[in-house]
Parts: sequence; C-alpha cells; structure tokens
Amino acid sequence: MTKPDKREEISRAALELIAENGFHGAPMAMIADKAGVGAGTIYRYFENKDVLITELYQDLEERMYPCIQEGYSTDKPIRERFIHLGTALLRYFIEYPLDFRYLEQFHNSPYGTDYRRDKILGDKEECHVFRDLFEEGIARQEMKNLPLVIMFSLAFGPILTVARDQILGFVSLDQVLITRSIEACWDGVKR
Amino acid sequence: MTKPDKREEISRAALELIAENGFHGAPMAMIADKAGVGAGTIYRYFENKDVLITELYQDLEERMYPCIQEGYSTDKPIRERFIHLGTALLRYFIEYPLDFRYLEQFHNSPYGTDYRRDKILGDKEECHVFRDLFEEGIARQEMKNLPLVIMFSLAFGPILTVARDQILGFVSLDQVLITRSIEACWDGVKR
DNA sequence: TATTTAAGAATGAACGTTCATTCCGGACAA
DNA sequence: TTGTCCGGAATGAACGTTCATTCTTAAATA
Repeated sequence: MTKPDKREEISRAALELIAENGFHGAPMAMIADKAGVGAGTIYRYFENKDVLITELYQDLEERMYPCIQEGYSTDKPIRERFIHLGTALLRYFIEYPLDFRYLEQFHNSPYGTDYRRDKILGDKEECHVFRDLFEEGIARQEMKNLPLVIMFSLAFGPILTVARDQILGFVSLDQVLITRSIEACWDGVKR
Repeated sequence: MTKPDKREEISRAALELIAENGFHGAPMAMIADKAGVGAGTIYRYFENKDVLITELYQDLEERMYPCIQEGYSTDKPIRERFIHLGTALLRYFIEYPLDFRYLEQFHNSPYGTDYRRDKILGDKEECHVFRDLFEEGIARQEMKNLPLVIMFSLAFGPILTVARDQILGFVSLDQVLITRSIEACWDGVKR
C-alpha cells in the first residue's frame, strides 16, 4: 500500500466506525484493524485521536460544501435558492449516511460545540453561502426578520431531524417527500 | 442524610455531571463525590450505570410532561394548541437547561435510539398529546398532510436547535423571540 | 435508664478490563 | 550498510464494579 493510500484507509475506517458507534465505540486498535494497519501506524499520520477526529471533520466539510453548491447561482430568486440548498443538503445526508452520522457525533460532542463557537465568533468562510442567502432574504423582506441563528435553526433543524429519522429507518423519504419537507422549511422562514 | 435524600442526591449529581460533560465525562466516582456518598453506595440504589442513566431519563420525562401540558385543553383551536405546546416546551428547556442537555445526551446515544425505536413501534403513552394534535390537525386539513414523523421533525427540529443555541449562549431569547420562533414553526406545519 | 446486640447501610480500596499512546525490533528501500 | 517506515506487544492511566469491613440505628435486655 502506498503512503497516501494508507492515510486514506485510516480515515475511511475511522469515519465508518465513529459514525456507527460513536467516538467511544471506535478504539484506535479497532480503527487500525479495519484499516489493515498496525495500531502504531495511525500515529504516523495523525498526532493523536483528537487530531484525527478534527481532521476527519474538516475533510468531510470540504467534500460536502462543493457538492451542495453544485448548480447554485445567486442570480435565481431567493425561494428557489433556498429550496436548492435545502434539497441538496438533505439529499447529501441521505446519500452519504456515514457522513451524516459522523457530523452528528461531532456536533453533539465538546469538539463540535467548541468548533461552532469558533465559527460564530471567528467568522469562518465556509457557510457564507447560507449566511448570504438569509441576509439577502431578510433585507428583501422575503424572509422573516429574526436573528440569523434562529433562521438557521428554523431551516436546518427540521432537515437534520428528518435526515436522522430516514437514516435510522423511522421514515422512508422518496423524491416527493424530500421536496415537500424542504418546501415546509421554506414556509417556516418566509415572511 | 435520610435514605430517600441520598438517592435524590445521587440523581441530582448524575444529571448535572452528565448534562454538562456527557456520559463519558461523568465517571461513577465523580458522581459519588459530587453526591457526597461513597462510590459503592450508588450501587445500593441503582443496579449499574446503564440503569442509572435510563431511570434518570424516565424521571425527567415524568417531570416534564405535566409541566408542558399545564393549561392545555383540546377544546381550543388547533393553532392555539400548537403554540401552547411549542412555547411550553421551549420555555421548559430554557428554564431547566440541565434537563435539556441531559435529554440531548440521551437522545444522541444508543440509549436514546433504542428507546425511540421502542416508543415508535411500541406505541407508548406519553407523547400522545402531540400525536393527537397532529392527527387532528391533518384530518381537519389545517396542517400539511405529511407522515407524522416528518411533522414531528418540522415542529420539534427548530425548537430543539434553538433551545441548544440559547443554552450554549449563541443567542439570547426573550419573550418576543420565543413567541415568534414558535409561530414560525407553525408556519412550517400549517397547510 | 443504661447497655448489649444484631441487621442493614455505607464505604473505599482493590480488581479486572479497556483504552490511547509509546517503543523497539525487524522489514524494506536506497 | 544505512536510514526510514511499520507493526503490534508493552505500558500506564482511567474506568465500572465488587466486597470485606466499618458505621449507624433501633430493638432487646437488664
């Protein structure tokens, strides 16, 4: 196995195990086993488990954002743009359930909370598409005039919840249900 | 300390530590310390840590449900009932942040998933108020005709997310913002 | 009332297990 | 041969749980 391949294998194994069993259900030895490397080898690629977890999350974000924004254009109407992003996000979660589960594990842990705090205070780049859309929607009076954080909750809260239900098997979403769910989210944020 | 007091102290300590640090950030020794009892004493009241965690959750539900339903009446209009329950829920979470954090920890763990699976399949009693409201709302064509699970996501997804943001300090909700948030949730589920 | 006794409650040191991390002998490339 | 990389046994810290012992209390006895 070449060097970058090995790193790749470790990432894949860690993502899968953590997504399915949580951080504490994915010991380093088990990750090594699944990746087909020795336990010590992981530490040649990642300083420690915390670093592995954080880098895994950043890789995931870098995969996800471009995928969601494909075909997105700021020229289209606000509503259409909202539906585009919401649908793309929900579809992504359904298509890559491991990514979604990892995302959830991360967000519902001290890692995620700290990360989010940095992001909100530090004005990170990535989610500016969402922020821009909401700010424009509010300015044009097409969306409710509520604090951005609340708008995010109204829009993403249901998407995350519904994605979890789909992945855990509590509901089975088809194309129609996805669209209608996202349209319902729009009803929540629109003026 | 009398016997029931001791059990109470252990519950309180466990709830607080788990709410703040998660299940793995709350070792039995630490819980015992905080409760002012010996490590072994916990096992006189709870068979093991799993039982402690589950009973803590059930106690919490029993505290929460009556509190939310206070003043609730099935005679009032659908919308009014929805606003009542939503507001009461969000208020409860804000007033008892430890309860909310514990609830989240529980739901985002294998305990919670199994519990939920039992609940959905086993038709448990407690959340029938919500279920009844939605079923009536749909039947009367005042709410969107979507699967119940999705309706729950649309209504509770934002409430949970916004409650978390409030508790983590990302937003500061006053009376007006609470009302407007819940009304926005209604816009999401209404026809 | 004062003293003894027994039963149950509480304790915390000790145990076995699990885990992240380290370390060193060997395999392979140059 | 020399240097680099890898594997997995070794390490020690942390955890949940147990159990031999101590403490508390109240009934029984004198």
